[in-house]
Amino acid sequence: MLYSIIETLKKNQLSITDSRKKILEMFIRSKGALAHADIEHQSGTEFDRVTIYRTLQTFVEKGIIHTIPTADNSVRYALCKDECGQGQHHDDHVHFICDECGTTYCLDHVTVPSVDLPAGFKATQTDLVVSGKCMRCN
Amino acid sequence: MLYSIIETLKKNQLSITDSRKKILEMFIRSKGALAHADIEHQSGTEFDRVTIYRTLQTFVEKGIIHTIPTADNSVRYALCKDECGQGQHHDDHVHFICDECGTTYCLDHVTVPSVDLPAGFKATQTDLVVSGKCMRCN
DNA sequence: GTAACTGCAAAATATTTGCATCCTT
DNA sequence: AAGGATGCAAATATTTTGCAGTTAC
Repeated sequence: MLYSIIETLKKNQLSITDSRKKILEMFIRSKGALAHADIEHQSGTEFDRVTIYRTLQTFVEKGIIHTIPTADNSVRYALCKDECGQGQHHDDHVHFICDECGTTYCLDHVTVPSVDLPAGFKATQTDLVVSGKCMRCN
Repeated sequence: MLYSIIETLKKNQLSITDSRKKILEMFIRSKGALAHADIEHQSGTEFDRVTIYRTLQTFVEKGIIHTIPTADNSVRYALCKDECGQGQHHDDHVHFICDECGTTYCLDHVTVPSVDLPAGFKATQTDLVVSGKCMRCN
């Protein structure tokens, strides 16, 4: 686990720092998605808000995590699949947001059906966001 | 056109005010979605920022417009279909966001394929957000 | 006339930037 | 040692709230 964290950082030419290790670990541990506030609270006063902003931004740029489109437009992040790399996101999976408890799930097993776009439109990414009640709240 | 604007407001028990008429008209005219900033700029100094915030919020509550989930988590709104009412949104259509020009299209004709969720999950809303290059930028 | 709506001021919140210091390599 | 990362302070941007004045009905 620790190994894969460091491996991931190295693979992306990022120096191994406490905040990066800790934040990446939080994503790996978490089944769902995390918002800036989640990270801030879970890590206590350990890191500066700004460091969290910068770390998240770096991770997104490197293709380690991605932002999740949400109906309420809160900013959430989740781990990318392995195929993602710098500037190349391929996260065409389904996200489920529970209206009740707010948890965001990445449903990796559910595939996004392909969509027929009107002529002239070219898709590079498809996000399917489902909201409703999750397993635990149902 | 003006008629339908006033009709819509009346139908939702909202008093007919300049800002509501103007902002609703902007949505009807616009093919795509609008962000707070779009409305602020297009309307010039006509309305206060706060009025725009409140008007948008009211429209969302009444089911006149809805927020669009976007990958970059910018807050955008688009007209709802007629079936939407207070607290009852049914906007299961596809949104397309152009990475080039930023325009957001509501692809009403494209239907959202149904998704098989894991056991215990119940969907109330499905948003399909496609990003890429639009007709004009391709 | 009354309730609802708007504009202004200000508070609260969220995000970005600059710079000095510290840490990783 | 050098470049990159962090923390702090502060600047910006965004959103919310309170209240007095105005407008719709």
